[in-house]
Amino acid sequence: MARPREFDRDEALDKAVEVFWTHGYEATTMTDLQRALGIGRQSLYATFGDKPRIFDEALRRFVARSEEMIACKIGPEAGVEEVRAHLHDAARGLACEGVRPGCLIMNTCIERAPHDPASAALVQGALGTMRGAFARALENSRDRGDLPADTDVEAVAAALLAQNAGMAVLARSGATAAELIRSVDAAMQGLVG
Amino acid sequence: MARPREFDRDEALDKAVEVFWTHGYEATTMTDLQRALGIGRQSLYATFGDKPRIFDEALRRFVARSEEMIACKIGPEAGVEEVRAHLHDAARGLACEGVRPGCLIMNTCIERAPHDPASAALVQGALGTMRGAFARALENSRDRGDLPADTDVEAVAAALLAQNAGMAVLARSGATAAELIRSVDAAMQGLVG
DNA sequence: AACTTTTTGGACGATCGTGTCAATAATCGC
DNA sequence: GCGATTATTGACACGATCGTCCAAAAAGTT
Repeated sequence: MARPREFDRDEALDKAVEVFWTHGYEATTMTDLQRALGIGRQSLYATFGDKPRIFDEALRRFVARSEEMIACKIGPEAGVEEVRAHLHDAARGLACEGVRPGCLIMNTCIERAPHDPASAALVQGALGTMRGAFARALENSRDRGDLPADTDVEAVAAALLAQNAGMAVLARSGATAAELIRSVDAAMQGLVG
Repeated sequence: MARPREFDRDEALDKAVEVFWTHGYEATTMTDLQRALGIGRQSLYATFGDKPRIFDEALRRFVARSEEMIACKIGPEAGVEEVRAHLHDAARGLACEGVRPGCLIMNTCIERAPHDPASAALVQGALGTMRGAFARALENSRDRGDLPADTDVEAVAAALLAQNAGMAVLARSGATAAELIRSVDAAMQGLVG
């Protein structure tokens, strides 16, 4: 019936995620996106809309990927060890040898959330999911007797979420994976023994 | 010998800090600064230079203030209780009822540090000072027997720094002071019992 | 093969932000 | 009071970015 698109929409969106992740929202221009996606200007606007729309969709995609990954690494039966493993992975992924360090969700918390309710809602949801996964894992460990019975799992989960978010900040300013992992181990030792 | 300035340079710089703190670097225009400082365009350029220079000076000022505040709250003889008190203050200051939430240093880590070596050096210095203050306080407490003798103070200090940075992220996305304080208590509980 | 629909690429006007210039005003030393 | 020097003020030119428009090309349908 008509000519099909020459590029893959999802692949293009992944490239947009990379651009926003690396340069932030404000510093990214439509021309940057156009170049990174390797498509024409009209195709960009016709397919994704203007900058706020592209960003919204890119952020949604990133959040979905993150939640999926969390659900995979911290399953329904997971305990503190899975949380520790996740934080180790996070430390490595956030440092990432200087290329696109940090995490788009945390970047968005800082740069965009205070000025864009839609972004704020998305990142709040993502953070809630993470905290929920941590809390459930802590609860599992507590029920198994691996944690003190009076552990405030919600509070500890919030502390671990802050730890995760903080690593994203530090990674963005040049912290190495080794430093972050060391801090994770210290935090976990204090929080869960 | 010449016409004196009609505004106070330091006060103007404080206003610039507020603007960058609230809106970030990229989203702030020279016209925004001009309006917020209440001075003419030429006065702005003549006094502070272009945007990178204004930001650099504003960030320097903020860092100096922060380090001063840290040194005041966590003195040479401070222990874990002073660290806890500082983190409680930080939680309250970071949440700050929705106005200019977060911390310019952490914001800069995320938005500017990866693309501006000068900013990166400034925030790395500030983070190092904070970590150092935490580490010294932990060391004091360890020497007094309030912490286990085998405590890795550097690692725990790094974890507390991440906690502090993480709170800045969460506050920026709408977390309340109460939530942050609860996570601080959870994080500290593991350290002192 | 002709037609329809959609993508594509380039180009355009409009808007915004930046950095600078001339002109005016105000203070100090003589 | 007068000149020198610096701050202030408004306006300007330049560049970048945005969002749109148009013609050409390509794929699928009949």
